[in-house]
Amino acid sequence: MKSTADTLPHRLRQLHDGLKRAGVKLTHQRLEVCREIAMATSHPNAEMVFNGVRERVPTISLDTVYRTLSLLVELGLIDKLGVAQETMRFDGNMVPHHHFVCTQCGAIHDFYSEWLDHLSLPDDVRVFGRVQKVQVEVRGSCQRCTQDDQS
Amino acid sequence: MKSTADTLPHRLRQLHDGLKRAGVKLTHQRLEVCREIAMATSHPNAEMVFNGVRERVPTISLDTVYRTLSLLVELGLIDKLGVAQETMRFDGNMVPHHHFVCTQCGAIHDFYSEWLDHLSLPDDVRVFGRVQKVQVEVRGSCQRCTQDDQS
DNA sequence: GTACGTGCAAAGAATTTGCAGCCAG
DNA sequence: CTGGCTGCAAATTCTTTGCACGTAC
Repeated sequence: MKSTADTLPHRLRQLHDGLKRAGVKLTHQRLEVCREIAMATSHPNAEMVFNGVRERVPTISLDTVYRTLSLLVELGLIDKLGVAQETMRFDGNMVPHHHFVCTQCGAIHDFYSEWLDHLSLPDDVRVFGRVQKVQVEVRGSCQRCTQDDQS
Repeated sequence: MKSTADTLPHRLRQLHDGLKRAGVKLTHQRLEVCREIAMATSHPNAEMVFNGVRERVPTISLDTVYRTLSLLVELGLIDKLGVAQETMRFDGNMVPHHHFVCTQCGAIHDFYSEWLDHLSLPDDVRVFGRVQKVQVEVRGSCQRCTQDDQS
């Protein structure tokens, strides 16, 4: 079920093109961070990318990795998982619900849908493990942030 | 569309009962953290809970809030948002896909479904803001963690 | 009364930032 | 060449932990 468009060369090209289009310098370090992210299937954190890249570029520093990953996220070339850059957040709502997440300010709104509560999942999900909860995460920018963008 | 079961008194009772069932002490601080979380609609972080509780219990400390929130999560009485307790993680896969997240070890697996890629959302989601992306997040415990639990 | 919780302060971990030298364009 | 980029080290921020005292049961 994996898209044929999602291959290492394709991912790499996307990243390189994106950087070039942004007009930033294509340094050795940046290209190798791109390679590492393009190869990754494990949704790595900065440290994991660092360790991977370091095998090929022993002199790279962890903060360059952080800066490059932030750059890629800013340019929309990769995604950051989770809510925002923020701190740990808690949800006291134990009734089935779903989330609208503003990727700019981190605001989260609950919404409810009987329909979405009972989604049927592809069979191959079950091989990953035991399913406890299914939630739909809608990402976008909230009213306020959308207005701020225009001004 | 909001469930009638999801009211402040109901949430509070759930939390109190849960704590009692766990056999921990119902201290003033814990009860007030519960109240704060039960009132919250904004998916607060520890600091926000702290500030709220402090108006009623000026002597409470931030680390007690952290400890209480961790306790509530451990007991399954509230949820932690995001992937795990972990660090920021990145996703280089820009092809539409969905996530299986292991809430114990933080492992994330991608899965694909044309069907889930095109979910129709309730109308009231659009009032929150502009939608950019819709992803299904399946939470559970992966093969390995499920095995470890049994042993 | 006793074990569990709390507040304080300090440690630990993740991420960001200031600065001087370096290299891609 | 030269401004943006890197590496280093220090700062910042978030969260956890050790310890002595307090309090719910």
